[in-house]
Parts: sequence; C-alpha cells; structure tokens
Amino acid sequence: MDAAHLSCFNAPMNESPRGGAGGVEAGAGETPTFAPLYRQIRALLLRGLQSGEWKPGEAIPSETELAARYRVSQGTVRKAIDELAAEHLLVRRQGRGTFVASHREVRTQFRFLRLRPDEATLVASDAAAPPEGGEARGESGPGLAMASRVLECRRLRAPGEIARALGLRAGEAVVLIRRLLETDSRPVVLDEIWLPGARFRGLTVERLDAWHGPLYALFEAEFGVRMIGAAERLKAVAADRSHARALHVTEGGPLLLVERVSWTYGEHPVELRRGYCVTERHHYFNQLS
Amino acid sequence: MDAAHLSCFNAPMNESPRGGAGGVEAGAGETPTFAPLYRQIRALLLRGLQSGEWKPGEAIPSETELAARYRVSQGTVRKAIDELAAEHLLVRRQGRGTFVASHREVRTQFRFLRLRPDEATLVASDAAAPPEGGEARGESGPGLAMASRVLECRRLRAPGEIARALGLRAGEAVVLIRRLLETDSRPVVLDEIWLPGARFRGLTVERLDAWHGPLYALFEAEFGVRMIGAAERLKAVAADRSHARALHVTEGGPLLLVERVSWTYGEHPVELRRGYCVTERHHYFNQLS
DNA sequence: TAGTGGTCTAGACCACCGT
DNA sequence: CGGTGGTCTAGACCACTAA
Repeated sequence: MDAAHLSCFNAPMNESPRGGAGGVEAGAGETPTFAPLYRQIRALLLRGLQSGEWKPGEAIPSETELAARYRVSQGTVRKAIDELAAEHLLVRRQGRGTFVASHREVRTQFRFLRLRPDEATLVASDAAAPPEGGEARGESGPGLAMASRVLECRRLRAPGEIARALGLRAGEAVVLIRRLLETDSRPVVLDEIWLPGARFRGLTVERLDAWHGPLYALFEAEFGVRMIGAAERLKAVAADRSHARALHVTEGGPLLLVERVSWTYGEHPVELRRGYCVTERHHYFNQLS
Repeated sequence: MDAAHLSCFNAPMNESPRGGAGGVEAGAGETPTFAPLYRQIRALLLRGLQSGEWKPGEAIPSETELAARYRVSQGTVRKAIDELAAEHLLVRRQGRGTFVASHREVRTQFRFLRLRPDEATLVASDAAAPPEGGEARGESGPGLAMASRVLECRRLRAPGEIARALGLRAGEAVVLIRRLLETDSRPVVLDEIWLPGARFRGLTVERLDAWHGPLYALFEAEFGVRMIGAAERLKAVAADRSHARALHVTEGGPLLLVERVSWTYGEHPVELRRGYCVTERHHYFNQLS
C-alpha cells in the first residue's frame, strides 16, 4: 500500500491541475474509470480491509498517517473514512482511533437480526447513536439473544438454485446448516443456511456447537469471511408437516419466511439463508427513513 | 430566520474561543443542551422545513447565502445539509441547488413501498446511485405501481390502542381509510390506515378517488404533512373470513401483516397503518447494510 | 502529556446547469 | 455566462483517551 497506487499527480492542489469536482482516472480497469480523490482513497482502504491487512476489531492507521502515506490532505482521507463508517465497515472512536468493524461487537451484532419479541417498543429511536455506554452488557439491547440448536451441518453438491444465488457452478461443494433458534426453550426460527464450500472448509457441527455468539462472528473469526450486507425477501407461508413438527405449530399455520442473500466485500454473495419464523410472540422489525 | 437565533458568538474562529470538537450551548431548552455549530445550523434548517418556509419540491437558499445568513462558513452549512440529505429530507442537485424532498418525485416514492413482485431481482444494487436518467418514466422502477381502490373513508373517535400509537387522547377524532391495492385486477393488499383527524380535515373518499399517485404525495400536497420516517413490524397471520373475502384467498391461509407507524418532523407520529398482504406472487423487500 | 478523531474556517478550483 | 453544488487543501483549535 503506497502512494504509487494513486493514479493521479499528488502535488498540492494549487500547483497541480487536479482538484475540483471531477476526479482522476481510476487505476487498473475499474468500472467507473473516473472518480474523485477521496473515492480512490476509499478504494485503497477497502482493498486493505478485503486483503486482511487490517483485521476486524483492529485499528487502522490514523488519519494523519494515512494522509501522509497517500500524499493527500487529512480532509480527503477523512471523507473516505466517513463513507466507510457510514456503511458500517469502519467504526470511529474519538480519542482512540478508527477500527475495523466486527460482528463480535455488541454494537453491530443486531443489524442482521431483525426478529424481536413483541414487548419491544414500536417507536424506535435507534437512528440517533445510543449514549455509548452499555457496551459490555451481554445480551440486552433491541434484539434478544436466542439459543441456537444445530440440527445438522453437512457438505453436498449445490443444487442449481442454490448455486445461482451464491454465484457458483451447479454441483460445486456447499455447506448446509440447519438449526433451530429458541427462547425459553420454545422454538422460534428454523434456519436453513447455505455456504460456499470453498470458503468454509472445516465447518462442522462440533465447531458450531462449541461457538457461543453470533454466527457471523464465527464466520469472521474462523473463516475470514466478514458479512457486510444482505438483501432479504419476506413472505407469509403455510407450515408444512416438517416445519410444524420442528417448530411446534399446527400444519398449515402461518409462518414468516425470510430469504436472505448476504455478501462480503465487493458485493460477492457468500450466504443463502431461509428462515421460517413463528411470529406469535415475535415480529420482524424494520425502520424506514 | 436570522443569525440572532444562533446561540453562539459568530466571529471567525481565530478570533473567538468557539471552535473545536465540542460545540456551544443549544438554544431554548433543547434536550442535548450542547451541540456543534453544524448541528445548530441543521436545527435551523429543520425549523424552516417544518414551518413550511421552504415547501417540498422547492429550492432552499444556496450554501453561500445560508452561510452569510447564519454567519458561519460554507463548510459548516455544507455539513448540516449533508446530514439532512442523508436522511432524505433534502436533495442536492449539482449545478441547480438544494431542494426540499418530495413524495411526488419518483426518486423517493418507493422508499416506503417495500412490496415487490417476485420477478424483481434479489441481488439489489440500489446502494449505488442509479445513473440518474430515468426520472421521467412514470411507473417502472423497483416497486410496481398498484391500483388503489378505496373501500371507505370515515371519521370516528380513536380507540385507545390507536390513540396511543398516534399520541392522541382516547376519543379524539381520527380518520379511518380502508383500501385495496391490486395488480392485474388481483387484490394484493388490504390496508387499514388511521390518521389524526385534526391534521386531515376534509379528507374524503372523493378526494382520495380523485388523486392519482402515492398517498403520501397527497398528504404532503393537500394537508402539508410530509412523512419522513416509519417503523414497521411484520408478522405472518392467518386470514380471517373478511380478509379472505376481500383478498380472494382461502380462510386460514397465510397473510403478511405489516404494521407501520410513520412520522413527520420531530418524530411526531401521524399515521398508523395495518396492511394485510397476499405474498403468493409478491414479497416484502429489505436491504441490510 | 501525546496522540486521536471532531469541528471550523478560508480559499481555491472544478463540473454542472440554465440562460 | 454566472451561479450552484462538489472537491481539495491547509491550518487552527478542541474533546476525548490512554499511558
């Protein structure tokens, strides 16, 4: 990671024809072929994150140091970091530094868990940052920590439909996890999780059982796969016999089906998940703005 | 709106003890009692929006003019506007100016309509701004324009539960709208919409029938109520007899229930909505990031 | 006390837009 | 062409954090 990667002339603006609203040619055949400086810095930071140069939970270099390294002003680095922080890829902490976001932190761990008990208040003031204090409390917060019981975890060849969603060729190896989430030993969610086999070698039932905490934290810590985004589709469906038995509901009763494709850096899909949820005492929460 | 509203000493920073990370005392008993300058500017802009000084679709003064008016630098105004633009309250248009967001624009009109036909692609590249061209096309885009058939619109006294959600006293006047959304003359959503009577005087079936376009655009244009956010709860429920008849589904079959509380400026709730959706050919879409 | 992110300013130049 | 937002810089000072 060096200033040489920057595809522009990096003298101070007053002496160069660079500045302004436009930008400069992007390096190495990127799609836009033209981007402002701070987006190039952003791309460099992104590369560092993707390559594992800075790992989840670790601090990246200070703004001053990055500015010196890339030969740009601190303000430009700042704007690049601002964007990555807005996307929850980085977390800024005043006085301490800027850190790579991690699913092991309580802060972010509920962004991907939208199922909540009905007692939670409807009017959410999540938008504003919370008072930044309850970081150590283990399991309160908006979502509830549900107990996970892994039913199976096996490797098989990807059916066409799964392969398509994960960007694999049909027949490539995938991992299938089936698990049950429960509260008060009442089953709430039946999950079916598909992962590309290549990235998740060595993922077994034992490994899953030994892990206490969010699944994505395991993926990040053990397999270097950090989930950064997902798209979900929700439907109401009727429970079939197997669902009914696993979830202790009547056959034909209503279930909330949540289909999710989640991705890592570069919008590369790495998980397909189907969750069948009992919504008698829980609901899926969403905030529009 | 005048510089006098600013609760701080507005000389250039080098001559004043203001600058820095902290901020200055907020005016008139606000909650935080302390906020950086750009947040005060933000609050002033917000006040202008809320008071109707600048109406949806109109341009607000230029950054330069606002900077002069409030006696701060353009960068500070800029940061305030950045936040409001990120919350979709303002829309920046290079070369033209900054405009008050409006539900009449196609751009924003699908942010509150999450139900989509199943044919829509799952992997969404919504995150990046679209190539900014198809602004005039009427009804393509991610969501589909469903035909609305108003079943009833009447005024009544708010039941306790409704009053609580809308921040009213039980028994205050509310408007109840019931409507059916359909595609290809197939019913898809049965909506039940509760509004505070005081803000929506003169809302009738005729008024609704005469309006072609999003409901929120009507609210904004005719009643000066601009929706800026909402919280939703989703559940899977079994269709009762009346739902079954209205939606042409079998009694007991699965329906997606979407409960929504939406609010205007100041997070003041102004709508409670319950939608029962048939998800045979449609799904609720959500993007996590 | 030294280092970090956070705020604010001032000024330059640019791309875009309507006229 | 003049005005608007968009980018970039340089430098100052502040609040917060850890040693």
